[in-house]
Amino acid sequence: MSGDREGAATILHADLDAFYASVEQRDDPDLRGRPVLVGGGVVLACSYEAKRAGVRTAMNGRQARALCPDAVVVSPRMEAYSAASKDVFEIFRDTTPLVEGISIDEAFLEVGGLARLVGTPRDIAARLRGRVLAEVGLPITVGVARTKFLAKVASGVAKPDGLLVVDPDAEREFLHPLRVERLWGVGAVTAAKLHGLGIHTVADVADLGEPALVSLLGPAAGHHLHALATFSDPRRVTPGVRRRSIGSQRALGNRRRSPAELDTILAGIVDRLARRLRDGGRTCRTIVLRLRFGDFTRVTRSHTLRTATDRTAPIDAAARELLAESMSMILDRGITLIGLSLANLDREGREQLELPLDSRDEPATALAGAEVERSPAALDQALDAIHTRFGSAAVGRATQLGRDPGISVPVLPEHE
DNA sequence: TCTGGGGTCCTAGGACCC
DNA sequence: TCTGGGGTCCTAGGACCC
Repeated sequence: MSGDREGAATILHADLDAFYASVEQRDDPDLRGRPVLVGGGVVLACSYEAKRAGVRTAMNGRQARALCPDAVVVSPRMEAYSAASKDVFEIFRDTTPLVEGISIDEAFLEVGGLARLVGTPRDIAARLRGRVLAEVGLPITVGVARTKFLAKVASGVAKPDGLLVVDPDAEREFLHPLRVERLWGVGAVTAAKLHGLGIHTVADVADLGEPALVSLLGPAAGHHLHALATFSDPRRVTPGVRRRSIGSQRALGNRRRSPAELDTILAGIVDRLARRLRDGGRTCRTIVLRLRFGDFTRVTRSHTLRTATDRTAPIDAAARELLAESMSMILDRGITLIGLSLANLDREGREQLELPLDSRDEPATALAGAEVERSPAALDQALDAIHTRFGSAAVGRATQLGRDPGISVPVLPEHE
């Protein structure tokens, strides 16, 4: 039994049901009680009426309409979903300050500290569900458990419009009979590998043991799965997790596209992303070009800038360069999707870039040789020299080594 | 099953450093 | 000079999630 495990069930996983489709049904009474598909080409979301007919998220639209001929197809209204999400998250944060958003329609809430003031976690979850329905008009399912993973599995099992508390004493009976697909991180590929070994339930995974899982799936995935199957999930609810990357992409269909046309599309994507970057007060250093071809193969090409930026021009230049490098593949295979991601995000503004003076480190030697003073211009020049001589990796190293005693120079943000 | 758009994390190799 | 362990950064690809 699991009764000796520490801690109480104080983590809530709150998950809006069929989110986009529920917003559509809320805003248009004609859609209530009917199967609704959001998105025509591919199903972005579908109501539970459509799910009962076998429709699934990410299913191709033609197939979905064949399964569910009565379905009403509506175009996505992202602004409405963002607004609804914001309203729901306000209720989350009004419930507890410890809210960790996972996506537009999902969050973890830690309510352990609230118990004496406002009741048990079950009471808090029930009240939360009531408020979201009354104040925003949307159904929401809540799972309550001792760990994040169990809370998430609980909400998945309780869907739709449900509430399920997993008592710490009943964790094994709850989790072990479930199929491996319920484990966070088990998708089609991993499930197929596990099924190949006759592993179908979470109990089977726990029985297999960590070494076997690691040799089958690699160290990270193996350890992760073993931990989940054996109830070890020490992750706390941490509010305010920062984005690691932002991206945008466009499917192009099968039509042939000229290089000039691609250039224009890419420029539009760069413009949108750079604006989002500035709006969020972030900078990026790595630009990743994503391409998908007529045969559905995919590639990525990336470039890391010498210094972080939020300006359109350097991002655009890097993106164009990556596209130019990929042009022969595009002409060979035909392009069906183009996308760009900005990664290595950081906060914009007056960063402290610390640089070492260790003479055994070559980039640092170059820095010392450049007689860096405490001025942004001199630093810029030195970094330029490092970049030319040693490449972008050396710049990253020089920055990283700066944790050792060295010099510290304020870097002024670049302006448009 | 002929396929959206937004993300996260992991792996692996080359280059380099202590 | 050689050898080795440990670690980071960059790049490319892959699995997974909503």
